[in-house]
Amino acid sequence: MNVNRKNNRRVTIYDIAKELDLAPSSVSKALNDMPNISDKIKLLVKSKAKELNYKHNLNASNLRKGSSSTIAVIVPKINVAFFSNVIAGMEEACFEKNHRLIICQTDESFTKEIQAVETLIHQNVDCILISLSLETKSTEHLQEIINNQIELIQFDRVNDSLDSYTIVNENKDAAYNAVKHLIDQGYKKIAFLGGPDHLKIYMDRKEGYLKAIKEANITIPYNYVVKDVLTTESGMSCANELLHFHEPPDAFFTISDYSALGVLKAANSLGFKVPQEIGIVGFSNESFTEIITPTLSSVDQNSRKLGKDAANVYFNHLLKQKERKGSDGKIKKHIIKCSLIIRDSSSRKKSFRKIKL
Amino acid sequence: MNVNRKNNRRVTIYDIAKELDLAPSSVSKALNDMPNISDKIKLLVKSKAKELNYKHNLNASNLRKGSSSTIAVIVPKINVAFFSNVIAGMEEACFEKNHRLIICQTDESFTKEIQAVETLIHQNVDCILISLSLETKSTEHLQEIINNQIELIQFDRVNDSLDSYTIVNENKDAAYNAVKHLIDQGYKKIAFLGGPDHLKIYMDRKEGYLKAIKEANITIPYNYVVKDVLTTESGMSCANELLHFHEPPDAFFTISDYSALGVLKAANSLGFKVPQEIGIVGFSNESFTEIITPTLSSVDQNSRKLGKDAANVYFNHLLKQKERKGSDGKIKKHIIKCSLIIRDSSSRKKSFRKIKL
DNA sequence: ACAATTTTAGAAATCGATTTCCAAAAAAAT
DNA sequence: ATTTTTTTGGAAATCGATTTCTAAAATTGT
Repeated sequence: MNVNRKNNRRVTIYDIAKELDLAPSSVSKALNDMPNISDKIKLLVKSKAKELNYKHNLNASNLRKGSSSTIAVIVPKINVAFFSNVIAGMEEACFEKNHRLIICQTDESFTKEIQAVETLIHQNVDCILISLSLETKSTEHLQEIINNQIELIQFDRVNDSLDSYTIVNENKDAAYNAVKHLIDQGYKKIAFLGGPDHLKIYMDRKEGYLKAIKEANITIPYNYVVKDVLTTESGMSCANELLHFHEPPDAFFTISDYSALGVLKAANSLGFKVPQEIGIVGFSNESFTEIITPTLSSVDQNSRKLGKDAANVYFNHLLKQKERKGSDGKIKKHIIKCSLIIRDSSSRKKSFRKIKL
Repeated sequence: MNVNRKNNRRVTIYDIAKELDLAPSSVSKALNDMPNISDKIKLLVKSKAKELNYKHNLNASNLRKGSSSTIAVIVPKINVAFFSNVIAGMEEACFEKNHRLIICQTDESFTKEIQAVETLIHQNVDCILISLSLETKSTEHLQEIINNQIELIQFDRVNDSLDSYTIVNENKDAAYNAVKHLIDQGYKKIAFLGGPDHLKIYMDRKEGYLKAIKEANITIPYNYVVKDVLTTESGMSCANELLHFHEPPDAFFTISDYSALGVLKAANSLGFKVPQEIGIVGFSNESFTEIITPTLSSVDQNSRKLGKDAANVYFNHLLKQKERKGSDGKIKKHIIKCSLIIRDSSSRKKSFRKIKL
């Protein structure tokens, strides 16, 4: 019936040892290619292992070795393109390093985030990668991760007050370049639809926007700079309001493609032509941006690379550091470049189409 | 420095036992609320555990108990809306049941699928949920899962030759209803862009299409039924070809929204008006379908519910069965209903807009 | 007050792999 | 041929929690 077990148990190194009349320790050494075992026995053991369909028990191994070969990621929503791409990149890195990846989602809830952290600490994961929920303003739960000697790596939505590794996009530069591009295209009254103030990435994008505006010597009405606009709905209502203003904007830079889509809808419904009368640049390069009409200019965050690099911060820096027991001397902050993808929604002058920065 | 450890080790039940002058076994029982320990000691142990910041070691526990409270999911691509929604649903179920979810992606590669299965067996996961890669045609690796007494649940892209739990959409009915809708809208020459023949879900959709065609007494040219059209590119070139045919179709039903998008692009570039001259219905209700112009009619697969239900098959049926050691008497095949979302791309007669089926 | 029963806590074995330390065997050097 | 060195394999302890079995303590009943 079942060829894999003896007495319905998994095959262990003891079974192999018994069959070959060896000691379990020798079997372990042979399977792990350790130095002080002869090649003859290694071959013998390995072929017998295959014959008996032996499966290495990671729980036993991890218990003995004191690590779990498992890292975890906590994201607000798995099914948002940016995060699912990030996760795809992390999975790729884990696969290459033969580690397991556990995922948790917080649904933007602070309470769920705390629970996820608790569970993962019990789970003995070696490293937690996290992008904070919108509700998260305190960091005791993150400190708890560190206190339990689990490596903490924050990405994208990070809290800078904590001494942890962080991986974020070059948000300020990206925003600066996006706005500069709008200016180059002849737009002069550029509005900014931003995010919540407590998350650094959104503040950085705002700074980039302001820098470009300042550099171009443009004066912007106070109400052109709006915060907490993250969804299509809020983007639409916000654009609607601004476009009814006595001095309406002629361009929008938004920190999300969803809010950019809202702007586009509002512009359409009010009869403004995009890009002739209104220019729009979004953020994240969601997959819908090149499908809609007009296609939407956006900042690509290299999300898959960001995810892979984030996981590799653990593998390359922290893991090695742990082994060497060396002290902390590595770069703590990692930056991922963005690419501005210029499409129809901001191309008033028909010229080039795609610039890397 | 670090309040959580003694000698830089994690706090164990032995530490608690020593501090309270108890036996480790009693500590374990207290922490697990087992019956034969007094409430007084339970309280004592629990408060001491909190005081020392004790963290349960799951590797040790799992090794002893032989299970891991962890289930795994293998998908072709994490960053495809359908799969990321499925995973979101699974994560939700796992969170409710206090289980961990490990994810692996195969990138549609058979080799990576086999490796993922291997790793997960080693990892001692309790259950593997899998949606097969496009390359997967044999099932020995799935049999291996069963042989190792790990529960196997297939979803969406399933192989029926195996005796496992499966969760799929009502694909045949959904396709039937979609095509019937096209017929109701007055389309008569309906083409079908399908998937590979070895995956049942695609064959089911084809059957639903054929059933509707047959029922309406329509004759279809042989080349209207195409297989292996899964991407935007192939959808576009395929539609291009068919629309140049001496007797071109007036509608397309596709098994993917991406290929439907390709059809739309081809129709646009050839000057066909959608939906007046060409009707289109896609499959999966990807998020871009309601953003593009015209909006794309599609079959919604209830992906998040599918994921949650799939995980709950394990929790409700298998887990309980295991505990009772009862025999196998449960429903093996689960069906998730689809909803036809009627949008502009197939609405020639302006009537109703959304039907549930 | 004593016997019978039930509660409660502890000792020790166990899960399966790893690792340290040791001894036997083989190879090399004298 | 004998000593020294190097290789190689084994015995036993270990990782931390669980569980079975046993014995002591507490409760109940007579």
